[in-house]
Amino acid sequence: MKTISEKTIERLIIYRGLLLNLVSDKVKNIFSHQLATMTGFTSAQIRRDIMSIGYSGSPVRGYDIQNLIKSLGEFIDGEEKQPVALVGLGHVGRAVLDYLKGRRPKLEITASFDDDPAKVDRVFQGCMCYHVNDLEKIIEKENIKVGIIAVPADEAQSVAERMANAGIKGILNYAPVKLNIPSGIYVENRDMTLAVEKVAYFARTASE
Amino acid sequence: MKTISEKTIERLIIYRGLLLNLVSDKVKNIFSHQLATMTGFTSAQIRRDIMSIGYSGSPVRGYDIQNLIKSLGEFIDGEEKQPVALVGLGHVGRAVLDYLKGRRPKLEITASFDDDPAKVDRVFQGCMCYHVNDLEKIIEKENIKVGIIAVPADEAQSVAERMANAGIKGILNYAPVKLNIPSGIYVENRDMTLAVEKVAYFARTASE
DNA sequence: TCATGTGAAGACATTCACAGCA
DNA sequence: TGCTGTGAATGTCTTCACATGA
Repeated sequence: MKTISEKTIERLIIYRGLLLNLVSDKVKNIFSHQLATMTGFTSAQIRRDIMSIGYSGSPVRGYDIQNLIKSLGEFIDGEEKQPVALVGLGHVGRAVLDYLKGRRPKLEITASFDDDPAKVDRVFQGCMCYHVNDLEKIIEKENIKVGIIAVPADEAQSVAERMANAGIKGILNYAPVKLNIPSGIYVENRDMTLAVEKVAYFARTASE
Repeated sequence: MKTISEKTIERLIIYRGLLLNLVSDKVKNIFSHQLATMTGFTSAQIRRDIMSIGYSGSPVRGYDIQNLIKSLGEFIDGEEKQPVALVGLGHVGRAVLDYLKGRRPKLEITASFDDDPAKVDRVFQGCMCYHVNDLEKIIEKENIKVGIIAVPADEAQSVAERMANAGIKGILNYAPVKLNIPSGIYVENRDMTLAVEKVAYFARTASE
């Protein structure tokens, strides 16, 4: 299978989420132009994206919703369930925990870490919080490959290095710093300050 | 001035954040290749980005850090301070509030909204929380153009419409839904579930 | 007729590579 | 020498437009 770009993956994830929300017994099929209206992408874009995962629709009926969800799921999630580790149980960490809880059967935050004694050894949203000292031990034991960094900026680099050493292959980083880690590990940055600055820029220049 | 792409804006914001963190009396200047090492972009990319805001460096000394920060600031922030409205004081809302607090002088969350009586009329991080019923009134009175949506998925569309009616020009949306609002309003989506799914995908496929 | 699948074109973004300069 | 600024080349992504088929 050809390599699929980050942008395409994001859109595929959006299609899946959208389709999951409109599952009903009434509508069995959907056309690319309907997905286009719902998402804001063009219909050609959507057909190409769906083509890229090897799924085919019918020119008469469009795409079978259930089958498309299934194909998207196999492509996005793979076969096996993926456990996720979350470091930092402040507001960001708790937010991620809340959002993901029960929404994606193949993805579960199975371990969280903090250094606050008030949080360690407690359970949040069904997820055990360990002391951050045990990070490598737990990640290796549970064979976790996905990590989320939700700690303050000055602790993020050290957490990232420890995750890398423990065998993590993908990191979602909410701290406002660039992580320096070995290549081969995927990093997605979601700096919240940057997001506000960006929106403020376009809010300002759009109204000029 | 030519239109500048979203991607370029994001990088400019990254440069500014990075330079703010390394301000010291020791180093007055910086070369594009140094910024390249620090950010992971290429030096050509960085020179082009800086060129695009009309700032010039010296082939001998590189870029003057203080002046570059100033130029980036004028470009990103504009002249006047921009007030921001935040709707939803759950974990995501509180996280944004914490991150932004005091970090960017030109950006301040001046009003927040919730419908929880335990939160309304209280002050969080120096920011007054109003009842969400007063959204239009406050946004118009304070002439706010930037809004952040941090409410559950099923309330996001209605909040977005009310923001649009109240004159908001840019929306940062953390709810996992596509917002349908008039064109001319900039929307940035930061779906947290999507972010985890994306990282999980690349963690999985990178290790194959 | 109307939608999919897709080659080709077009738009956009990044990198190359070098002139010019101190 | 070693940098910036930038035209040109390259690479990537998106859209156009139509052959195909029910």
